[in-house]
Amino acid sequence: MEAAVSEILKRSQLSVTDSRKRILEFFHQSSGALAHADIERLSGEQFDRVTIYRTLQTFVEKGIIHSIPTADNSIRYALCKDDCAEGHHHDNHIHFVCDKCGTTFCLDHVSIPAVQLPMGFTSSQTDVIVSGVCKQCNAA
Amino acid sequence: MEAAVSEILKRSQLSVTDSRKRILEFFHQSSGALAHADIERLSGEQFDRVTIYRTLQTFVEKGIIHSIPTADNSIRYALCKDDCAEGHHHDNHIHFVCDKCGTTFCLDHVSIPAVQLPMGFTSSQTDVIVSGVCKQCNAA
DNA sequence: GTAACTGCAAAATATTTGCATCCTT
DNA sequence: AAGGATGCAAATATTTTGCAGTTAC
Repeated sequence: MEAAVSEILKRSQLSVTDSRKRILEFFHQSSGALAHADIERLSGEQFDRVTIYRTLQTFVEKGIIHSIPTADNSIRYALCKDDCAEGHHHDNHIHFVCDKCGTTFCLDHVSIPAVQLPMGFTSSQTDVIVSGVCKQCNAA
Repeated sequence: MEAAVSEILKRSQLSVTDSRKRILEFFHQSSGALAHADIERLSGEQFDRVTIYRTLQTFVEKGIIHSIPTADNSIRYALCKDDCAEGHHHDNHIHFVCDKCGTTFCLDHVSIPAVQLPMGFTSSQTDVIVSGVCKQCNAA
């Protein structure tokens, strides 16, 4: 893990720093997507808020993570797949937001349905956000 | 128009006030979704910011409008269809965000593809956000 | 007349920017 | 050593809350 995240940072030509490693590890360890607040909590207020802002922004620019649309004004981020190059996201899997526990899951194994756009429209990315109740909360 | 928006407000048991009428008209006149900032601009700073916040919140609660997930931290709202009751949204059409002009369209005539969820997951709503270039910007 | 709505002020939160210091390379 | 990254402080921006005055019904 330790080595893996360093590799990713190097590949993106970023200096390997403590905060970047930690934050990247959070994403690898998390089953779902993370918001700024989640990272603050996970890090135990170890990092400055500003550092988190800047780190997330850098990761997005480098194509390491991407932002997920949400309806509640809290941007969430998730790891990009390998085929996300800098500035080019092919993030065509589905996101599931649990109304009960608030967790955002990335459903990698669910294929995205094709969408038929009206004449004249061209698409570069499709996001699908399904809200509902997740497995854990349904069992409880 | 004037009469129509008043009707909608009455139906939702809301007092018919100036700001509510104006804001509701904006939604009816707009082809796309509106963010808080759009409404401020459209109203020419006529209303207090707070009034806009509260009006939008009230409209969402009453099922008149709904919020659309966006990746850029700016909540956008759009009119609900008739079958949106209070607290119950069946907003299963597709939203298209133009990367060029930033407009959000509601593509009513595009059907939403069914999504096959993993075992244990239940869904209450599906949002599809397609990003790309809209008809107008493609033509330009 | 009463309940509900608005506007103002202010508090609470969230985000951005500048700069000095520290760390990575 | 040099460039980049971080942390602190402060400037902005955003959202929420309380309350007094006004308006709709």
